[in-house]
Amino acid sequence: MPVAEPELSNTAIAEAFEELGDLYELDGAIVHRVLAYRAAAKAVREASVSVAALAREGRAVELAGIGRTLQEKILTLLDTGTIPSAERLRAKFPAGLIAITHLPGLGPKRARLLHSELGIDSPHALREAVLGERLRTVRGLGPKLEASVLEALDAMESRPAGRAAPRILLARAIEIGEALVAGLERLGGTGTHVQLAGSIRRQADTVKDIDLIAITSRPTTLAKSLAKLEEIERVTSAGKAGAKGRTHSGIGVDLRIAAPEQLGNLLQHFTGSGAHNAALREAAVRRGLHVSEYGILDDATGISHTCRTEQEVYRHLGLDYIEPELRENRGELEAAGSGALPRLICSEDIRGDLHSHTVASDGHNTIDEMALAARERGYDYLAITDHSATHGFGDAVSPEQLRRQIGMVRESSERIDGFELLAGSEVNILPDGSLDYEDELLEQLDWVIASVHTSFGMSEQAMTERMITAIEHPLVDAIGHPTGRLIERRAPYQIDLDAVFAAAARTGTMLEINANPDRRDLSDVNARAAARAGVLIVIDSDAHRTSTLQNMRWGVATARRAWLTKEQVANTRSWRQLRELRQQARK
DNA sequence: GCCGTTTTCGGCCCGACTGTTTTCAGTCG
Repeated sequence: MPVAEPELSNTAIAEAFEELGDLYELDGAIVHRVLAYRAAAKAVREASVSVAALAREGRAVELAGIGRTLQEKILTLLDTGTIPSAERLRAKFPAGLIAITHLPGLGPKRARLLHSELGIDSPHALREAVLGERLRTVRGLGPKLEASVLEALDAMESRPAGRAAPRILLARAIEIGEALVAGLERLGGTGTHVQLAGSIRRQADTVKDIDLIAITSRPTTLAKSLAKLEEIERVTSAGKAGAKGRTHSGIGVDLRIAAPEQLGNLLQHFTGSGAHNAALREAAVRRGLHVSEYGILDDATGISHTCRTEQEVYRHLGLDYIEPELRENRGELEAAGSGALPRLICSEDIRGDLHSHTVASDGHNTIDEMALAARERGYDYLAITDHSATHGFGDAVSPEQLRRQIGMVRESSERIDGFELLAGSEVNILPDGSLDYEDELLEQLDWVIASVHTSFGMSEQAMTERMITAIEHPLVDAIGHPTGRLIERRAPYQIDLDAVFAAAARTGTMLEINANPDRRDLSDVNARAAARAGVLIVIDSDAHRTSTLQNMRWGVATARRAWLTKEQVANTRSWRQLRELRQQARK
């Protein structure tokens, strides 16, 4: 059976739509058309299945934001490698002009003005014009714009590869954010309460800036105290409504001070996401309600209703309360309107951790130390899963060593009261899909995770076959960090996740959400798709020392963003229940 | 360009800030 030609990735299709949106914007198209392209790009990027394949079946229109026109454009892109309207617009606007529209303070209108009035066609030409004080010769532009454009150009060029502004990992952002909250509450005095909003509150993978919402009896004092915090490099504005600034690490900070009776409105607004809020407001308008950060205006009465809590905001709109992690415009509004929101898993549901390392491979603590720390966290069990025979970083565990390790784990488990230690391994999946211990040895283990650690650059087809071979191995319980991504650093390897999910569901092999804050792999979108396909998810810390057992929280956060319930996650069960599931799967 | 308790046309979230303007356009979140 011939395998289909490799088609364009979702990322490539999304980028084509982003570019088309930018080009249409430059061309002066109505904003809604531009927004439609950007919404479509988001939908394609977040789709957990191949959009190219969907389009081939005529099913891309099932994605929210993709209609017949865009489906046709996808097919044209697949068949010819390009989209005619993009070709036409590229001929009209030089590529450098798009880069200019991405500079802060400049947008499509000004970029077009610069092009038509001054012939500017690139960031370089723009710099020349600024230095020659030529921007101020154009009606509507002035010296202050020249100064801010120069600053933006400098900032852009000082960044490596001239790419987008840096985003930081959630774990780091929360660390800074919590320090800011503590500092502000200390300086704000009694009656001051500060909380994190924005993408931190939604527990997104990465964060661009830190949003803080406060209530206080002394607003001006609180706003001024932002500048006194040691994390803050500079404050650009401060008044009774709040303050703006940035940290020494270059992260923007936005502090907003709310009247208690409007706290719900403000918190809802600044938690976002932008897409969630836009969709929420659009739906509200159809009911004659206008939502803003200050209240909900009713067309019928002319009265604006303020809310002390977010629960009240959603209730007033006829919706169930939506947890922050779900606010991404991925179907949560429809679900909240029909009582169909899931009851999300929470950290307290986790009974044990099934992926951890010790000094036997690249970990930093002993079996006993890891076990005691896990028991301290309230777990009932911990699997010790050191790397396998071919790990290749100088810390491989030979078959003989693993046999000894199994004995040590059993002894430890005997010694430690009220806690179960499981003998396991994180086994390498070799390029052909086979494992690097003999079955006879694997059979002696309580728990086997199989992961890819080498040969990331295989073709999609080869990688998919490799993974499915491992999934079908009767002694493999779970697949570790299934896509190999490192957030902001390494893209996932090419793999057909649809096929992987189908195989995992069929065999009962679990898929991991690896909770390492650099990984969070499976991602929210992929974990949701896996669970929908009937795959049982396991959330693991992948701890390499006692302190990183607490990474579990990032995995739970990803699971919540994936709409997962307690039932869809394996390690919310007792080890006895889990062992039964495992034995069924091995049959 | 999408989409439907305004359903195949005509709408499409809301407000703040900035800089350049005598009342507002452009940009941003």
